[in-house]
Amino acid sequence: MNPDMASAFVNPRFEDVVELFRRSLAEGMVMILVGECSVEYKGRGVASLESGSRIVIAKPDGSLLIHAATSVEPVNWQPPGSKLEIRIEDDNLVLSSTRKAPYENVIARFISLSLVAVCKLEIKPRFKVEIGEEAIREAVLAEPSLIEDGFKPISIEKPVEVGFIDLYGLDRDGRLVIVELKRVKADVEAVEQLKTYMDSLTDSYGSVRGILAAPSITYKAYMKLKEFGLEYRKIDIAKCISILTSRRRQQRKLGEYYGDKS
Amino acid sequence: MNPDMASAFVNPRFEDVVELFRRSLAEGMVMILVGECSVEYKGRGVASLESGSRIVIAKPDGSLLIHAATSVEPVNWQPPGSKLEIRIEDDNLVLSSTRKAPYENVIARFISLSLVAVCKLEIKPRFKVEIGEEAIREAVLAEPSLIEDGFKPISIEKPVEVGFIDLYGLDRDGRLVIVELKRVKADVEAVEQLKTYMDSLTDSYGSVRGILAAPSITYKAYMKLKEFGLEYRKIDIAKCISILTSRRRQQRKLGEYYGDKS
DNA sequence: CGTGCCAGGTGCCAT
DNA sequence: ATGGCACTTGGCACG
Repeated sequence: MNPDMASAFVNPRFEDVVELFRRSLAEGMVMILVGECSVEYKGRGVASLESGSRIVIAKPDGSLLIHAATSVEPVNWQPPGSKLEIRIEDDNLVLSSTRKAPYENVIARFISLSLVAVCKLEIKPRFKVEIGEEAIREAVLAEPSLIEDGFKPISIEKPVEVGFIDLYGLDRDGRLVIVELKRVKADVEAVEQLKTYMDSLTDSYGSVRGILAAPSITYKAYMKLKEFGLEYRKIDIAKCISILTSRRRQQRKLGEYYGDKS
Repeated sequence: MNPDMASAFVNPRFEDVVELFRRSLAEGMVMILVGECSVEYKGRGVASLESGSRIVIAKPDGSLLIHAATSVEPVNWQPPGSKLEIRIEDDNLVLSSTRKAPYENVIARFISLSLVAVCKLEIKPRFKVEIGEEAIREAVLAEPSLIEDGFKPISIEKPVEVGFIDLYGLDRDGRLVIVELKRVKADVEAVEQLKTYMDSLTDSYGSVRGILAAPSITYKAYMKLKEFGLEYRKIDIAKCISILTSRRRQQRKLGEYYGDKS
């Protein structure tokens, strides 16, 4: 690894940090600061943090993260596209990040720094796979019996007045089935959403079945579901994944067979 | 600043990082790693990230953050309470963070490291303020039209039998107006609170208006409000802030003029 | 501990 | 820009 892709300084002088900032951030590098700072936020809300030990990360896309010793969420932040300025003021190292529309500003005022580091992070966004609602839908389309034996999907993401139906189709008796997919535990809101879709259809169509398909469901949601005369279908995420992977393996094989390099 | 509160190494050997981890994380320090790694997540969902430049932060509360060059959100993470293990495997530095209930596991596999740093971040959770009801009240007093054109505030925090009325005054027709201020989305509870104040006054006074002033309101709260014959007034937090800041600037100017150094 | 609810939600993709 | 919606939402209060 190229040694000048990263550099770090313990207990740096503020002047050196300002200089480092000027040389690094312009080059698309990430800057990491660790020290004691207070924070002021003004914009969609107002927040003010007393001085404390924090990690500040300035990314080349303009994002600014201020993290404390605990928790996944930053105590303060600024979204991508913000403009960062850095200066020395009253013997403090001051970072000011601003974005307009909506106007937001974060000021971090360091009274001391124990560490500063800069490093180059390539931006090329590498491949990411995940299972989401979309993947579950894909699995259900590949293997409709995940919903019910004899289920025939007709369409996905069908727009109705009140939103989009995740999936709908016909059951073995030819009745219309509305399916609401959830990739996580279904709650009352999911039930109400399905109910809303049902209501917007029962006028135009006769008997319609509503199925809430999710890996699990809360007790209250299940009660409400029954109350509305709707149905619950447990979705096995592991099964979805194995369906998708075997399907993709198949696709790759076909691709290779036909000389497709994509 | 104590120099051993932070240390950093450029292009560290994996063995040294493992050793550093053993000495530091137990001491409640934060560890920051920068390098090329691939990531696998398995738990509530499944995700897999190809190798790329990333920043990994391990916090003493068990949180793990994996950040890429862009965006505020981590590309992968693990919540507080997770257990981190670190080892060398196939010439890679492997971090594995696990939590149970629900089971989740993240594995970051470094093929190279450009930087490692450890630092002590005091956990003492310092004071945090956000724009509060008080600041909103201040803004409304400075600019009563935030409530309504012609509104004249009479008093704030008026005690009634059942508590304190945030703000009351007279409308342009001289009718008494009770104002309930909320700094966040108003819920049913806020409506009920206002109703309680109203009820405690309608005996002694004739026609009284009740206004719930908040940046937003839940659907159910709005329904209940209408049911009670009360009114909703949207409060623009940004406007409040600009009123307060311009007012403070003004005050400072006056202060300077009169030689006030505060 | 599960459930409900808010967030400066963030991010993504549609119009 | 605006709106809709999912998110490993995270975090907090509460039963």
